[in-house]
Amino acid sequence: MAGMDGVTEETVRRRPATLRDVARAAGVSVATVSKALNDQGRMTAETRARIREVARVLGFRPNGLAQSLLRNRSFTVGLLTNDTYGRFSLPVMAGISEALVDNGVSVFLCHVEDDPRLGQLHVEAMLDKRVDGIIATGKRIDRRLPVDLSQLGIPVIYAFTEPAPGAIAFVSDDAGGARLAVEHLVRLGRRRIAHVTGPASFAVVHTRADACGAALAAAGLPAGAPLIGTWSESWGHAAVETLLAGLEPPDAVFCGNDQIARGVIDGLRERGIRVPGDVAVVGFDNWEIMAGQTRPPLTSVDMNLAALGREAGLTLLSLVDGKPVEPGIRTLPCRLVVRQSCGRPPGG
Amino acid sequence: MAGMDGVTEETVRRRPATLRDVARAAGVSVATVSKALNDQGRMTAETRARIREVARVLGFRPNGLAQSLLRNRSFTVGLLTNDTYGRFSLPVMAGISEALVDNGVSVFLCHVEDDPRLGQLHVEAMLDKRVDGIIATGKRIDRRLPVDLSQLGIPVIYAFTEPAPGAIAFVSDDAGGARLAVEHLVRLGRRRIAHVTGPASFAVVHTRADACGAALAAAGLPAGAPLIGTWSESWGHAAVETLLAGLEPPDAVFCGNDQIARGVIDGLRERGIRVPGDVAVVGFDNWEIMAGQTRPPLTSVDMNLAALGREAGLTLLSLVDGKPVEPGIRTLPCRLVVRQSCGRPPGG
DNA sequence: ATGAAAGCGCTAACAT
DNA sequence: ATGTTAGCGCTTTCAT
Repeated sequence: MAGMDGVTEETVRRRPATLRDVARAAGVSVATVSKALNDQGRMTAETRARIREVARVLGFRPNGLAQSLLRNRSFTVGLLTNDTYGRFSLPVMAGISEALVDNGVSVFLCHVEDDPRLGQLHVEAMLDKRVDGIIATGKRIDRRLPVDLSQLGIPVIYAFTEPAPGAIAFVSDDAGGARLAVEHLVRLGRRRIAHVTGPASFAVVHTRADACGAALAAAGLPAGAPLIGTWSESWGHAAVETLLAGLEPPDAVFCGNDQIARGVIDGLRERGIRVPGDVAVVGFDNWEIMAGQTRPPLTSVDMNLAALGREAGLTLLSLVDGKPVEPGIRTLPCRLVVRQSCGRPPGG
Repeated sequence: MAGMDGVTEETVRRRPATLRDVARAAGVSVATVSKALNDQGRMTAETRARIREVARVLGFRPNGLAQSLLRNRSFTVGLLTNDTYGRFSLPVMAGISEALVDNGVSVFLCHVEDDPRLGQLHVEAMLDKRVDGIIATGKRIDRRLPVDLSQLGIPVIYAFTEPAPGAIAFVSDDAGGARLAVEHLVRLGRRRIAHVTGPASFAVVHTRADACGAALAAAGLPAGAPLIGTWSESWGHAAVETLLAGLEPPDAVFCGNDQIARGVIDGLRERGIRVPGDVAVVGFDNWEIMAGQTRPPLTSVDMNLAALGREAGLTLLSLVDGKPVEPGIRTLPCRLVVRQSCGRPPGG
């Protein structure tokens, strides 16, 4: 076969084959090889096929660095997070990664903790590598990352972290999630629904508590003050005492997260109160490993973080492609994952 | 000031400044700018300072793509994992990232699940981007990632996942960890020490059980057969029944992970058995959110995964720099984190 | 002490 | 139908 003399699969090279290697082996110019491989220009089908074959045999892969330099586009984005052990940011990341990998985009993961120096370091490293854009994420939506991303000259998207003013951001619809939980309990016939949640310093605590109250009011049910504590199991456990102190103890508890819910369930059980028989419990976060292992398995609000990440990733791509995107905060719906802590499980 | 006419901080450009922009503004050649900025070549200190100043004012940052193309080194590595919700791989990642960021190296995070197609896709994307090396990690040390990394032509390191034959790998010393746990219990005067652990399909189950048995034998204590189950809380809970069925119930339980330990503790409490008063319990993994929230807080074996990641990262850098590294599996020590589930807490 | 020129691997406009 | 040329932004001889 002309132009393929001595070229075999066994020809193992240390240095990866370049366009020039292919051109030489195929007896054509580099430009022709480039066109053949990129389906551009005109040439006989036979030539194109032959060049392709030579490239394949040589194991040619285009050098992305060279392509990026030329196109001014690196097919690379940065993901900044301060959530090292990733309860929240990891599902977001998974969604981003999923959305981007099919477009040939790779993601730099950067843990910045809450350290401005570390944030700066990572951002500069990414800028030097000419990332096409940056996504910022975190563990709560009312705290900024320790680094200013608003003047970088490249597109930036915020997902599950507090955005800079006028930026594009994606957050979960916490109010909607709370409504989902309460409406589920109401539908199941519960009438005295309490709310045990985390510290008042978290914006979501108020968002969810307010929505909870509103949903109860809409259903014509009484809404007591939410029980404010910490995001911990031990708080949930301790809160049970307060819950049972009143004249009319609740027949349902909507909890600010799954750990609190778990503590509540444990506390109830220790007092011989059945879940869901006597009291129904709903959690928030749908943290699989917690919600699934609770006895009984916990019905919980899922924030759809992976979907949120996917949207963020796709939107960043639009931005990179120069498409206009309206700034502002987009709120994505939650969903309720029904298990057995409220009675009437899926089959019932 | 000569050569700085019209150059001010306010000169905001969309297109990032290039070496040529700096050269023009400073009235010198690109070569001189390059040398000035890289502390190379000879020139008057005054020239060097002036060029530096111009570069600073223009906000010049060298284009890493161009540098990488030239140096054949991208200061970029890939991290492959199949542990999407990262109990194990996330601490490893944090260690890797920490070790590399100070060297100006950024990390591509690639979730490959257990999908060979996805693995291939990510690996090819990374190869095209000319990563300097790849680190493979996962959720257990006896399963391979769904993609072959042995013929890539770039350095590869395995951390907490099964390595290819003859590769370089880092794993935790599970046997040592089990020994640590048992010796701690023995030291505290416990004499009938049971072992409740996960499925026999996991290599670590045998490693830890064998080491547990050996440590008991070494202490002259009886070693019953380990109780094999699943890695779940519910299994730990269920195992309590078996534990208490014998004539001589245990005064300590070493558990294969923290979730099992938690189930065991719950089961014991429900039967009115005190922890640590009557029975001491040790977990494995030191999963903070689980071990810290157990009542009482759980003493647990920590695999030092972040340290493992750091070693893996640094070793990869050595490899990239062409330094020779002995192939083989390196085992890194575990440590015991003492809380209150065995009595005699730190202060006691 | 400084600059001109070549080249990393690739693509695209412009020949032929 | 294919090749020549220029150039992305940078570093590095080699001249001057």
